Amino acid sequence: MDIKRIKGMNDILPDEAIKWRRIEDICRKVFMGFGYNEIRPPVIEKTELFARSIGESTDIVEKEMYTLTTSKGGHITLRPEATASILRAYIENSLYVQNPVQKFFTIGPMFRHERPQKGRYRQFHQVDVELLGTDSPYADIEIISLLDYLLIQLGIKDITIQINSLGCKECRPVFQKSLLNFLQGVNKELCQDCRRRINTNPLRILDCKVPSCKKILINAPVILDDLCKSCNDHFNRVKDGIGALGIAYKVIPGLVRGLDYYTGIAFEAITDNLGAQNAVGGGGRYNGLIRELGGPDLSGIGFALGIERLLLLTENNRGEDGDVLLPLYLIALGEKARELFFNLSQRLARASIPNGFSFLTKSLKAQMKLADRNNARFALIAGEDELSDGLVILRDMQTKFQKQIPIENLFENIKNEIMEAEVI
RNA sequence: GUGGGUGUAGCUCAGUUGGUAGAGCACCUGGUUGUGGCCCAGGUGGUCGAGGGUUCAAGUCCCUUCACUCACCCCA
Repeated sequence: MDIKRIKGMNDILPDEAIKWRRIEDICRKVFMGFGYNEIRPPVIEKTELFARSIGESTDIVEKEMYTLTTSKGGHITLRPEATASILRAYIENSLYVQNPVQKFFTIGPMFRHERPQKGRYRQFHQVDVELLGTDSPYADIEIISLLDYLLIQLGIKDITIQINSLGCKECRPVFQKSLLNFLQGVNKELCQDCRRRINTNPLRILDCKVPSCKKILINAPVILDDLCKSCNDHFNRVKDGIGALGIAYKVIPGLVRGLDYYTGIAFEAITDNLGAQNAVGGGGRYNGLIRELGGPDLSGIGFALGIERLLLLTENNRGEDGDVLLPLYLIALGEKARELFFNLSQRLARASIPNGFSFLTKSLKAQMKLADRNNARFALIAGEDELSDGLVILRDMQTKFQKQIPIENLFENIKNEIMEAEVI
């Protein structure tokens, strides 16, 4: 085998796909309950969309995007996240005209060219939720409540919801200035990464895990002290609101997001069970972004969950579901019987009766094994003898009881047998 | 981009100071002429990641390279 899958891209094999579908089904159900509608933007967009929304100087845009050049020299990019595309669709289709408040969700693949490791892949999948068109604190409360409830429904334990406020256009610059002042003062004591980050992403330093940095940063200015009145009021109302719903959360003044568009409330769902990664999901408010992308001056808030990470967590927490019972397996010996049974197999399938048919000509014993391995409830057996008698044999794989079924009206006879046994 | 770990059968992995490539599971056949799971017996299956070097002899030692994986970084 000389052609292998691309680094960081995974096959989701049938056994795995069952678990994916379970997660997706639960998400859809919860979203519908909260009044969110599915939207499916394309997975590829003009590069500029991401550059403008995520921010030119973020790691994602600077070095992680899969960007292609079109035949006309334009640049298009496989989406590294979903928010930008959803906002683009909202603006482009004027979805805000009838009612500016729109609630969306989408589920699908995202692409970032990073070095893969546990819980981090180049093609990964996100569940993404956006509540657009309002800056009401109720929106923030609903979004965080939705995140919390979704994780509960998915059966994921040991999650902490962390929240913070990043401030708005008014108060964030004030804070950034005092933070920079502070950082330049302690520059020489910081780790190498942090010294680099002073220029690239100073907020990120607050998140540094190096113990010496942590120690120094205890005295760093805190964004929450610099919030303007409206940001502060908003933050308080959100905290009260989620508290009133009984949602456990922790305020983390150092919590920062990696995308530039976030303003105000930011939050993450954190766990220790993901190897080096700690976030299952995260999100926040982005009040200037719709306008920045050429739309009306409307606000938005949303979050994303990583499906691969959810899967890692559900594997820790619960066992697998049992095998699915296959109602019927068809075992044919000889060409005549195969012809009869293939036809039967197709008719049953078209009547939504799941059944198995061996495409390989194998011995009876081997085919019985296949029936068993497919977890079949019944095996239907036909060979030369049966055909000449105008009969086939129906074997109950559990009780080993066998009975003869006339070939005349075979389809109806089998259908009745299966209905009677209530295996579907 | 930078580190560490690992590459041997379809899968999980043994393989001693260099001396004819192994086990378990899976698969196939038989025990049971045409009846599954359990058991027993037998069998198929390997360019030992790739290339080069040392040696009478290399899975094993040396060099190069590739892949996977974990971590840094970043993020979901």
